[in-house]
Amino acid sequence: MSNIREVARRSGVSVATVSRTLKDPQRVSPQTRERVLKAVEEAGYRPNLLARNFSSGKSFAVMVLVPNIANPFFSKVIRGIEKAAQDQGYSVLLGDTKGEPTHEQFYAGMALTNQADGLIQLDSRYPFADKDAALAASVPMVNACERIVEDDRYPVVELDNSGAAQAMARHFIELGHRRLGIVTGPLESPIVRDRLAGFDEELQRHGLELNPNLVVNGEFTLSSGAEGAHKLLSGPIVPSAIFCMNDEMAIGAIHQAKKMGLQVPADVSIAGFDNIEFSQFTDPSLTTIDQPAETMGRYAMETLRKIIDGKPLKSSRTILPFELIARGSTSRCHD
Amino acid sequence: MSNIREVARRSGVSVATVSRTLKDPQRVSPQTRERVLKAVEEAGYRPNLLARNFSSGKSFAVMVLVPNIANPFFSKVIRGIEKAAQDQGYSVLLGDTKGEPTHEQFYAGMALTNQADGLIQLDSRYPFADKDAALAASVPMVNACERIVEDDRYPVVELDNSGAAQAMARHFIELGHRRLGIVTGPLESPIVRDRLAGFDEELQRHGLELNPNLVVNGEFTLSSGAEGAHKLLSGPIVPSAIFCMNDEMAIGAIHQAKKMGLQVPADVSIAGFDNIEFSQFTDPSLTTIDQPAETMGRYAMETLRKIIDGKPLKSSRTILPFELIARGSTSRCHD
DNA sequence: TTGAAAGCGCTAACAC
DNA sequence: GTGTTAGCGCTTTCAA
Repeated sequence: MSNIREVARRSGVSVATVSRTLKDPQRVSPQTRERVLKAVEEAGYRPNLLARNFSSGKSFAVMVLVPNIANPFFSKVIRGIEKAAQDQGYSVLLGDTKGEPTHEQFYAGMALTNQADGLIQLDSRYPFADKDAALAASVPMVNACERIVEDDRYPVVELDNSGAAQAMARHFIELGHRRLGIVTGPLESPIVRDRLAGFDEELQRHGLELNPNLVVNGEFTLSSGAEGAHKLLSGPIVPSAIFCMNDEMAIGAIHQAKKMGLQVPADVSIAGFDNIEFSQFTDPSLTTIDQPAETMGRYAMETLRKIIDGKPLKSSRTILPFELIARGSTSRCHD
Repeated sequence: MSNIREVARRSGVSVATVSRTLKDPQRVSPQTRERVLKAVEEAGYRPNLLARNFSSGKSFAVMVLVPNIANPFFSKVIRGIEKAAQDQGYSVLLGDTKGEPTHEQFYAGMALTNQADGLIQLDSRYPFADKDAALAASVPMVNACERIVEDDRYPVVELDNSGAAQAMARHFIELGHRRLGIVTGPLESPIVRDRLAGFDEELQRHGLELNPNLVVNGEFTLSSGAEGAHKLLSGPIVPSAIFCMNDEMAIGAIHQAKKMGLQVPADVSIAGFDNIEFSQFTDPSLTTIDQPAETMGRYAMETLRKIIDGKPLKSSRTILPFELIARGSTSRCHD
């Protein structure tokens, strides 16, 4: 591997000139530039970015903490992050945490050893270990799609989760449903609570209320959606409509409902959240809330970049709009 | 951020001793070790890995080129890569290429600027730009889940694709199917050709042959599966069974078949490939080929590591076993 | 067992 | 416009 000295030697200039030619060509004379570039070519020179980064004290990499990379919603968010990162000359380090604190701490720790200039946390936990908290205070971090529990020090890029849940409640109510079930995500998650609150709020606005027995806990997985539906549909009070807090759980729920001999939506309406691509291909296709996943990723990265560069943020909270997509899995209540 | 000099000063030893204490504690006396570790603690010192890596000339990162991160099969492969990478002290840089050469070249190029010590290519294209080929020759790379077209310089971790397709053909034949349709992946892909050949081979073994009119081209996406099924099911000869070369296309195909008023599997059997989690939750659940995705990722990373370290490989070709999972989407032919 | 010092490849301040 | 050089934080050889 040839280095900058080699190129300097070949072109008969100093290493500083080579460096300048590469970073800011305007600052060297055309003749010199040409000679240097020719030497670069001949030497097959590629700058050692490890050295450049070290020299500049930055890694130009960001660590993305994702609870579950197999979730297509997060895949889309990551795509958005990656595109924006590439535009800005950053690379993306992937940390699939499975929602486990030990993994989060491991990956978050990479920002403390200068392997990443900043963090994007897609989960709701403060990712650093307690013992690292002091050091971590100066690490640029943004939260996307979630909010870190009881910690408003970090900028957030999120959906209007409450509004989305309200819209979904309204959708059900307009279809005549009154016995509404919910399969939530993990209750530690602030956005799960937002959705729950929004849903409830809308019900109350219509003189209804959420029956606590019809709220079951899920984990954003296909199988937990199936389990949740099983609980709801075999309970003493059977809901006529079920709101699952992500599409995977909704797909699991539809599967389970059918397994129990019910028709969707004739016997029970089921809706999801996220609008992952699979949701168009279920039978029936899934009513859901569209989240602008890529945009969320992009905003998160752009926000993080500003923090890294010490630029001021217009706002520490970016709330993106949702869209309710009504498809075949919800219909008028047939009670 | 405190550095190694600060720790040296605090503990009254040289930076060399601090370095040794951290990398190989046995080589310093117990008393010194204790003092140094105490100073590390007090200073809140974390080694700057950017500097360490630069000094060692390695990034301890690998770049993973993935054609489509939203494909759950690849997510699982990446999980396997990441776990293995973590075990080996490596980090994972993500390069979502969308199958586009320009993206591949961009990300692959990062290995030429020392940002990655090696590459894992999950697609079938030689990822470097032509002009980089000379330099790239010394870049450690392994191919997983795919084989680079006409290039056997790189180790491969793959499935017994031909065997899997044979098994699927046998499955159909045993169920009495004779008019067999296929929705392939991109034909440039060697593994697609392997599967096609394997399928055909098995048919011939039973005195049958593949009707070229029943082979349509897909792109491993939900919508291309639906399109493929549409072509097949509306053609002059309608197959009684369709083999889709991944689960997403199969899910698209099932959706399309139902849309056209057909019952699956009563009117047409449909099978997939990969055994992604969604395949258990379709209606009917999907007959498919299970690929050990995480294991493939792990092996790829372990193999790459050996190349990076200059260790000999036992074999440059690792072929992993498949398993045919028969579910509800295939049944006896009802012609 | 420990310390002094060179060096990894690049950038940038400073001098000309 | 260009060159000289210090320095980024660490590892590692060489001496002691």
